[in-house]
Amino acid sequence: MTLIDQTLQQYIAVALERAQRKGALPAFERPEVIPVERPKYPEQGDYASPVCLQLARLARMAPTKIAEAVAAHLPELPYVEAVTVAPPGYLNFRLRKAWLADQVEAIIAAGESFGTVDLGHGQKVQVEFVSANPTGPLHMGSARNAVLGDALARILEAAGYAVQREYYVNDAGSRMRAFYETLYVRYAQAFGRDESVPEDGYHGPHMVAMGEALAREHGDRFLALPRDEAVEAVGRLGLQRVLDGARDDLEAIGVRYDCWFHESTLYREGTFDRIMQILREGGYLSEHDGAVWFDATRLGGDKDEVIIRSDGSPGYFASDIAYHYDKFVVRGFDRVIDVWGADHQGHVPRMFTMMEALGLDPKRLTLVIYQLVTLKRGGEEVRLSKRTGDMITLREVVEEVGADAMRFFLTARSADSQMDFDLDLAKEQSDENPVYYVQYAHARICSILRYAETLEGDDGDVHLLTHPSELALVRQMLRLPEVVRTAAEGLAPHHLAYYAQELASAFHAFYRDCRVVSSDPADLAVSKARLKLVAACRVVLHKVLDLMGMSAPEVM
RNA sequence: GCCCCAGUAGCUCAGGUGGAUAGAGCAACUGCCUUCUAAGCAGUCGGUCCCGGGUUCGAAUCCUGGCUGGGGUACCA
Repeated sequence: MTLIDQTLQQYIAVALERAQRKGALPAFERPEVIPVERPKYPEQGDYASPVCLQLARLARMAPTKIAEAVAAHLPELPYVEAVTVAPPGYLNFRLRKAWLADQVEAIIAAGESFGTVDLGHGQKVQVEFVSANPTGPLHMGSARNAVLGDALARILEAAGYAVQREYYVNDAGSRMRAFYETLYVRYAQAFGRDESVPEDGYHGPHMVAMGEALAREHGDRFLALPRDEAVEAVGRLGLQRVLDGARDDLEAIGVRYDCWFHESTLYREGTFDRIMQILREGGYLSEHDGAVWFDATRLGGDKDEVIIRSDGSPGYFASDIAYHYDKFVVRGFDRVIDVWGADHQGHVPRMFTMMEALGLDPKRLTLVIYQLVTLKRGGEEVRLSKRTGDMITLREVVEEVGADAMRFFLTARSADSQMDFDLDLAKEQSDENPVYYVQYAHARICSILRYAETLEGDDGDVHLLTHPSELALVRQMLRLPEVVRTAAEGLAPHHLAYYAQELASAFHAFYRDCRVVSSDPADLAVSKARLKLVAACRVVLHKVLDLMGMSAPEVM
């Protein structure tokens, strides 16, 4: 399905060219992009272009005069009923009612594929998100990451990309060793051994619980091993346990991964050696202060970065370079999107210098940075969890407010905006909650369709749909592809949440104005037409809910 | 100090890359259920778009200087 605004852009461009050729407009350089927008007020039509306002200076003519000239030279537009010129110089386009009605059947025919646009042309894109250190349960910060990342993945799929979802498991660094060490200590303590958690270890209560759990499940057999081996064995079990927990938590909010990529494989499979060779050959490495440095400043970076620490171990940035080499060169992704919390934004510049050092186009990498979430309850900030004595976990919040509410609220805010997530608002005020508002529209539709089963038959004539509320609903439904495009281009899923509410609102207004199933046999034809409209609306609502990873309940 | 994000209605936030009259939800107030789901609908109230200056036909949007909040600025990740 072609996007109407894109078609209008082309038509206006043609009209400009024609008008100039015929002398209706003076010669001037035509703009590369013609702005086409959705006007605010219905009387202004379905689409509008302010392009003539911009051209006023170039053409040295009054904007309205330019608009009249353009309007006079527009090609025949199959689905446009009227083109009008409105002061101070807008071109307003109103869609033909019969064409709008036809779209009801087009949407039903498109089904699940309605709302998809071909922006990506099948390009391979990877969305890597969450990737929290596997040292404990996922907390609320990761929840925003998960919801954002998964929504991006869904949107990009709808926008024609071949998407892969990936979780990067940091199982190689010093943090992992601290985790292994701590877990072994807690395990040994469960048997009364005199061990103490290292200074840089994990002191939270969840480690105690995990140590005890491992002790229960596996007995004391690891205590007989040499300590190094025991730490390794217990640590591995703990890592698996944490990853299983993360997988479960993420699935609870509808997030599934295609790949769990372990950092350690970069060192096992020679990727790290390969990038070191490339960097050395490129002359990007230098040695001083006992460490090996990446000279990022030479590529415009803000500061140099340590690659190999003075103790001989590779730093986190070394892994990052090898990891992205693997993504682009080994696995061949055309484009990679990493979703990071604002607490990592300081590392953005070095990622681009890294791309250059590897000889890769930096434009292929996008870092989506989201601002941190503060959790509130009744206006009061909550920091600590009662259960873990630590950060509030993702699991706790899902259990309290539900997966749909969590996904909706976290999707509904722009990633740039530091947001408050109020638990009481998400849960207790469920009656007046936008989450249910949208889902309720879907349930209402299902209810109508159930009720109308007796007079089903797909011989409804959509051209009987002429009521303003019917056409307003169709207009809203037709916006979905544009919204998907906007969200995909801007990597901004929050547009979906706003659109979903507007679509639901248009449906509820239709429901108020137009009785679908009538008891009067004389209305049968209209009823059948409206049933088609309702069925089409269901398709669109279902799609937008799905893009947000939310369920579309049939009964509420 | 320097870098990134934000500041829009009482609250939470939208305002695709400068355009028409500033938007939604919640909160407050008025009405509407004997017919398909009232978790709904219609309406009212509510604005110094943080504050200066600049750019131009035109600024919530762009530039600049401040102020406020958040996050960075490690041989942690």
